[in-house]
Amino acid sequence: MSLRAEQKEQTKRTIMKAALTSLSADRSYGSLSLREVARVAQIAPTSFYRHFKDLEDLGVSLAQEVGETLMELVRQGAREVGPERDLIRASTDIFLRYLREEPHQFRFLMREKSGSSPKIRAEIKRLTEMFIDQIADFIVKEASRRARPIAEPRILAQAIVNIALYAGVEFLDAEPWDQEVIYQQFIKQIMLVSLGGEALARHREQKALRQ
Amino acid sequence: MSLRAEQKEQTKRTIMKAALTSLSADRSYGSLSLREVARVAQIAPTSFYRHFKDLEDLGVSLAQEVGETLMELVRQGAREVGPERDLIRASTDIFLRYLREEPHQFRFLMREKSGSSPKIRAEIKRLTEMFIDQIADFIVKEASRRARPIAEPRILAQAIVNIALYAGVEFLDAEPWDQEVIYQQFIKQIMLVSLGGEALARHREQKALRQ
DNA sequence: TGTACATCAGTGAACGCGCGTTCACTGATGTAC
DNA sequence: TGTACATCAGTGAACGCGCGTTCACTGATGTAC
Repeated sequence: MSLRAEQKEQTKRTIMKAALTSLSADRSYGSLSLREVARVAQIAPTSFYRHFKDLEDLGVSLAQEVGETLMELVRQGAREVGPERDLIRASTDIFLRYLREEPHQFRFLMREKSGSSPKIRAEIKRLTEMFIDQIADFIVKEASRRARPIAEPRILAQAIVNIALYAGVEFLDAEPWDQEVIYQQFIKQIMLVSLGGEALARHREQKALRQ
Repeated sequence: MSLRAEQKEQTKRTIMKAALTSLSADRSYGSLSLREVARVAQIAPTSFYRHFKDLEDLGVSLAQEVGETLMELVRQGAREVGPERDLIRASTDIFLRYLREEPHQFRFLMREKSGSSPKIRAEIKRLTEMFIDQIADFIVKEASRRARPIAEPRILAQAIVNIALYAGVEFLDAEPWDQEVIYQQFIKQIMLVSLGGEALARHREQKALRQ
């Protein structure tokens, strides 16, 4: 890549970072202004247009970036889950780390999930679905590894992701001294759902045997 | 109440309705303008100040209204659950009806849950917690009515409410022909979690017996 | 390597617009006697 | 009941401000020969 292109790329990253930062300070995407982003990124308002068509375009790029991060988390999960480290413990750990390292990203994800822009919403929905698929995949693998029965892995994954997202919001909103409690409740919820999955699978197995 | 006070009250309701309507058309609260609300409510912008201190004040009132509606749903639930109608079926039905009747309210609730105003967020959190408590209560009662064991009713209620809220968002965002699928998946998720609650309780009972 | 030209990321001035908020007001409703 | 006065919900004009977007530009970087 040419020097010029590299510099441009860097400015683009600066703008995206600026947007994410501004966004986190109790503002939703709809109330964000182009001029404010430019100010934080320390560029002239007009320069914005060299990188994005408009604010919505920037938002979609942000959503894509979040998607890439989530896929990275999935890869981490694949690496860390093993015979000695169970799926629930490993993935809740990874999730907690993500919340701590990228709170801006996560807040953006959750705000714009039901935010103003249909395009951004669509992108977020797409990546959430992909994420759920990956989790479902993990669940199936973990079950076969432990020789446990499993039923409706995708429904299970969906429930788990819903719970995780919601808990994430609560976690970031909470005062530091409440975060541990929220985290523990979160894990309990996940375990409850997993138990439900196993119970359903056993129930179905027995039904099948009886026939 | 005097005639004058009654008229004022009615204008106030008009403003709140206008805000909720404007809000639903793909806008978040942060991007809503006082003048826009006034326009929709068909009053002069200045008249707004006779009823609310500012937009945030209006938002808190809206959140309180949502809280009242949720408590009304709980009362409906208490009426409809009985020996012949099980808790899950009755409450998912009520929830579905709510989504259809008050989509504006529900969207407001979900957007502002992680929205820009700390005051509005606090009010929404308060009412969500109250709602979760009520659901936990129902779960305990239902379990004792059916003579089933139960463990961690509040964790269970929390998981259920989390799932319901996110399913609600998806439901309203989906095209009509996808809504039925989402609703069915939602019910499956709830059942999975409930099964998990029962499984945990049985597990604990057996453990207690063995000692 | 040196030169002449092309590209294009970033800019500053300028525009018209909708915004929140203030102010002094109007006139219907309410109250005191 | 009638009258004189008080209240106060709703208003229209006006303000200064930040906004998104356009435009013609500059000058460093890239390219062709």
